[in-house]
Amino acid sequence: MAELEKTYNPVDVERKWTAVWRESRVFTPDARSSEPPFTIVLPPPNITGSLTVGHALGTTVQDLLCRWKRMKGHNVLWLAGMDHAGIATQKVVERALLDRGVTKDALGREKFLEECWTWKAKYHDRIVEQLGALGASLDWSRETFTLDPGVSRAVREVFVRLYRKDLIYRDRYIVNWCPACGTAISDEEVDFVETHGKLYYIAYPFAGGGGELVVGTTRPETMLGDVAVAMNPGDKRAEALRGKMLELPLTERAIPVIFDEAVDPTFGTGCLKVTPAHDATDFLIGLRHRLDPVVVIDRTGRMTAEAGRFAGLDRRAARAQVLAALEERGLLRKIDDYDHAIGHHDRCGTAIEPYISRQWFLRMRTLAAPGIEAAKHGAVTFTPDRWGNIYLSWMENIRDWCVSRQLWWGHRIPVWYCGDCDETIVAVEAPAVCPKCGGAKLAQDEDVLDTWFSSWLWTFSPMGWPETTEDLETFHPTSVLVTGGDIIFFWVARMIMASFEFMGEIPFSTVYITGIVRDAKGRKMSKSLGNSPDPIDIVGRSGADAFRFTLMMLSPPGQDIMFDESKVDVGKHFANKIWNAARFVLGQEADVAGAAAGFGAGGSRAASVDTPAGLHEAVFGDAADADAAFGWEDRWIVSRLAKRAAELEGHIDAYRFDEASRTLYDFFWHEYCDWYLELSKAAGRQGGLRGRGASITARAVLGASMILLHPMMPFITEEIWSMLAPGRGVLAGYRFPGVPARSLDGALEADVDFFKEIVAAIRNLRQSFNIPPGKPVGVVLNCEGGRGIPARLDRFREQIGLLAKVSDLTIADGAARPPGSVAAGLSSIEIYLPLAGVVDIEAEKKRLGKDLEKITRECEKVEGRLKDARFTEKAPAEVVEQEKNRYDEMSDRRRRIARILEDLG
RNA sequence: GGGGGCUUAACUCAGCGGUAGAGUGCUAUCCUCACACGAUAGAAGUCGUAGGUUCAAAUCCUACAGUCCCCACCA
Repeated sequence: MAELEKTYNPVDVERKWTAVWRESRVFTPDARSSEPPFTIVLPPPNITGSLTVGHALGTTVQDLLCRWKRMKGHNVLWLAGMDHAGIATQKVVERALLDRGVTKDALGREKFLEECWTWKAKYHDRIVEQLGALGASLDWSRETFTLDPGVSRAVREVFVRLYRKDLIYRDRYIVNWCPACGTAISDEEVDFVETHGKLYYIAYPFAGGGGELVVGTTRPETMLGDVAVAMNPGDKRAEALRGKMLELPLTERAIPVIFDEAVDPTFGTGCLKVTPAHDATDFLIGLRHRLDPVVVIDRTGRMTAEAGRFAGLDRRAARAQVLAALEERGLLRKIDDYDHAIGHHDRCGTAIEPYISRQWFLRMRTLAAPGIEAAKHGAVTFTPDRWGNIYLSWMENIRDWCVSRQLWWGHRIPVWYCGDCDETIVAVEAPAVCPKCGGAKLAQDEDVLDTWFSSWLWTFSPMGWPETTEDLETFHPTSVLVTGGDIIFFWVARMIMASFEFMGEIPFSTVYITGIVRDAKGRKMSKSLGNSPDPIDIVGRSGADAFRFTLMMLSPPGQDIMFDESKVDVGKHFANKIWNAARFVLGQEADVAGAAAGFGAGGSRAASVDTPAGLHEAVFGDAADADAAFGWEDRWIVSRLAKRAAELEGHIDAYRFDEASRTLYDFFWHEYCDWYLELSKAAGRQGGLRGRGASITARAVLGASMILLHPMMPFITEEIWSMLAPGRGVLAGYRFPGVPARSLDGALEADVDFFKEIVAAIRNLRQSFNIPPGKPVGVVLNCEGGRGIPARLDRFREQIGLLAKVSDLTIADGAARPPGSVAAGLSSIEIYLPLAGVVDIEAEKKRLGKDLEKITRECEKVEGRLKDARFTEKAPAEVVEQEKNRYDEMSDRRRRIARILEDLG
């Protein structure tokens, strides 16, 4: 075997396995498999750019689940795909074109779309590379893009079906309009930003004189489009003002005073200027009072002809000029500072302009009903569960969804208008002639659909819907959805609605919401901020395994994580530790590799020991040579392995990946490496059957560890696996039968804990007295009064010697304390360590005095509790029992320390 | 205006009713024949504040403070 590098170098190893996995097709499931299905759909990344650390987190969680389930014997489909991200992509492509001095309008629709496809190809490849580098076990054979013909067909089908059910309608309505992007957007795409603004008080004189009403507004420029002034009908002034008209300043128009419940009489002056064309509330008031809107701001944010002499001005400039004009006329009564939230487009940050336009809408209320029931009854659950409440409150207050976008990049709305008879034709395929008049002058709706109108079909559209396919039958509903809390409304909720509507079932049973990855300053990592390192760079520097492990360790469910690349060192060091442990184990006698396949001198043990079950049989079995071959430490590590494997399974099932990573880390580093491998060195030196037994255990537990670690750290485990058992096939495709729970040995584990305590105490004494680590010492263990302790400790002799560098060990009931020795007291035993030189009695007294003080304090606390009748009567019996045992142990230890102290005089 | 998260060792975070934990950092000793991306030992915490429930509270309840986030048609 080639000499292994001293330090693990992930780059070559990872590249190799990415290629091997791809060729092995272990990530491409067969829809006809008899194994139980497990499905995850990858939240399709936007092709706007490359992935962030946030994506790496979600990807790792999904990959971990998929690999775990695959090894557990599931038929796993992790479906790959990407999203065309309509508005976001159109934006970035436009910007890129602008850098070349080209505008999209100059280019025209067709050419512009070609540019988008070029962009898509580039970033698609980059994202594939990133996902590969992270080790994602995605099925690329089923890869889908949200503009693929199949998805497009599904989108049109859905549109038509919803239209026929009268759930989709077209209407002129006030929508959120982005003047910069030139399109309508949905309510969900509006971010409200707290802004320091002003509240302007403007006087509107009564027509024909006789006073005025003062209105308060944050947007004085919209007054040009006012059609009324509204007051609450309960307002004291109401009766006197009924039927009154006001002169709208700066215009020739007179407007009525009206009364509407929507007006808060306590706000401002209690008078609200009503501008139906430029405010959503006012639009509704306008509808109720049959007032025609006056549009004074156009789709680009400029004042219209209706704005009179302000026409052509940008809305910001118009505000200044309107205010100046009002000031001049003495109608501007007051300006207050006023903080309020202003809606901005989440993609470009432009202030939203409420705007009346003809758009397509989807009625949501009926669609939401089954989705609400599903969450309430647990058919769909959220982890952490508080997200379920957020989902429900949104679903229960759902509003119609504006699905049309005035963009080019996206699914064209499947609606045609007849130029002859004005007929509207909604169809999956483009009609040749108008079905009503037979005319051929058909024009398709110019608009496209909201991106999410294709994404919401994501659990089934890539599997071939509306056809009934094997994939749909096998893999739908999917199992888990892993995504961020920020797209619950955009995506998760809508997928649930779409799946109920078109599949008649849930899309997934569990929604796992990851935390948000933030930078060191606490800002969310995003493409637009440019504050996320490229995952590929991190992988290049530290390795995907290190990165993945670190992400899992840092992310308790639902907690945001403050990511800093230096944190990846934890994973990097761990990978290095794993590598070196393997180096050590693999470096042991070469013939062990053969022995591992079938242990036993006379072939009495043909069972393979490189599976957890086989190892159990070998170590715990009753064959004649078991006792000679395996020591207590072998049985101990196998017992620990069984325990840790069970813990790991529990943590993964509970989506506690942080706990899972800790379990693996503690087991492998602190139990297997720190204790077991060190212990096995003694047996190794002994050689013979015993030496082989130890080597076999070391190898088999290493192998089992690779299995357990694989979902989290796929590359390094695959590499070590291949060295442990060449020709066995890839670990990624290995079916893991589990570690037998019968390997557990609680009594042995308790004894080993005692052993570890003794070793630690001796090491502590050595350090306290500056005994060089390499210098052997003699040690006496006095077990006076400890029932049967000497016999129990006897089997640990050799190992105490090895791990604490003890050359001469005496274990006895009532052993004498050697002169000139220092001592430590544990519960059940005293430890004497003779020193060659003179002991500083005073310093020693001080050290032990501190120990005694501490143990006494704790002892008294427990004693006090035990003496309290309220405790002994009310606390559960097992707690009282436990406290009693604790007290016994602590008081024994206290007695021993006190005695050692006394001896010092 | 509602709703939620967070506040534990210098830092980043676990623990969520019965002995305060980890990683990093720090101190000391060691290049012990797998690993200095290492080993061993150690120092380090009024568990945000104030009340309450309980035999027992970092853990449950109630306020409050700080902080971050979501939702909301008071212009």
